Amino acid sequence: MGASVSVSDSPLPLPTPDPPLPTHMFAINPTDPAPIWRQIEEGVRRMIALGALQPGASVPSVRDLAKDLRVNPNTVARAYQRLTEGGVLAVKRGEGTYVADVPVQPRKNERNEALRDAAIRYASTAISVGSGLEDAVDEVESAYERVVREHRRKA
Amino acid sequence: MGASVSVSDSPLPLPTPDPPLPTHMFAINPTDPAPIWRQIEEGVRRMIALGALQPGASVPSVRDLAKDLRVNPNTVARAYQRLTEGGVLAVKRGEGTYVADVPVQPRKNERNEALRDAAIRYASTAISVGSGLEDAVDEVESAYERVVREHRRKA
DNA sequence: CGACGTGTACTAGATACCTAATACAGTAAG
DNA sequence: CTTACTGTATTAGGTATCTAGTACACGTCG
Repeated sequence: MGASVSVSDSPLPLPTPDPPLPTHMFAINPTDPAPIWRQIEEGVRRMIALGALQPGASVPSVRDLAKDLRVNPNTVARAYQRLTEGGVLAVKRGEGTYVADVPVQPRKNERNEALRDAAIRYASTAISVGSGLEDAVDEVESAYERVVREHRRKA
Repeated sequence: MGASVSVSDSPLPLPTPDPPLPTHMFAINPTDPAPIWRQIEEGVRRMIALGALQPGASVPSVRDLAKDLRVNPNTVARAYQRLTEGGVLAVKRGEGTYVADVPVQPRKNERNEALRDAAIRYASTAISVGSGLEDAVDEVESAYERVVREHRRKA
């Protein structure tokens, strides 16, 4: 299109600074409408459920994890606070935060309730994009194994 | 620890005005982090995919659907606009809005992409609540049939 | 013609979330 | 004690969403 312009390429406005991009613990999806603090909360619960974080193990400090995920420390602090209130984490003031000795697994009631709620959301979107039940199930199986494999790789 | 207070029971503070509660078309979940206009957009797509809304059928007016769902007309208008831009709906100005004659179904690429994305979110929450793959799949099958049945009942 | 319903556009306010920066209290190591 | 790190609290600003109210252009019907 441009004729014989000999100007050196535009100096790259760098819309994306895109520095290290570590993803040590788990990933944060900025496009997900769910709040970041909820994604962090769920991520920690996921790692505990998968055994990547065992009872008594120490979790990264608020500032470290914030730097790792490239979010604000306040956001991580909010997730840690909720996990502490829920009995998932235990904080030794001035020392650090650890996985609770007896990591509470959600009661079967609320566990099924949360799962059912998520299933309805997933089924709804599956139907809205014209997917059948079999395709939806296949995709879940694939995604489940992928998430497990991804966490095992980092454990 | 009030002693022998004989005051009649509190007159039911009625924290939820809870008026008609119609739910003619589909339901809106205020606790869902997804924006309401996206829930509406997905709901219309869902009804078309299930045949509850056939090509050429008229959809409720912006104000009617807004009153039905108890949301602001602007929110419904935003959803209708996106559906019109996407070729799902067609608007006859001053007359009304109708389902497009050739309702576009998402390309297989973006359809699979959206489905895969939703599947990852669902699998993640399933793992985080300590659910196994089988339970997660069972819940999806149950939810899928429930959504279909619910829409058939209103069609 | 006028009245009504349609989609659309605009302003303004309220709320939730994320970010930034700073400060404080407690613990461990030098 | 001093230093460094921990979680926690506070204030401020920016962005996105939802709400409310109003106004306009278009088409149908009486």
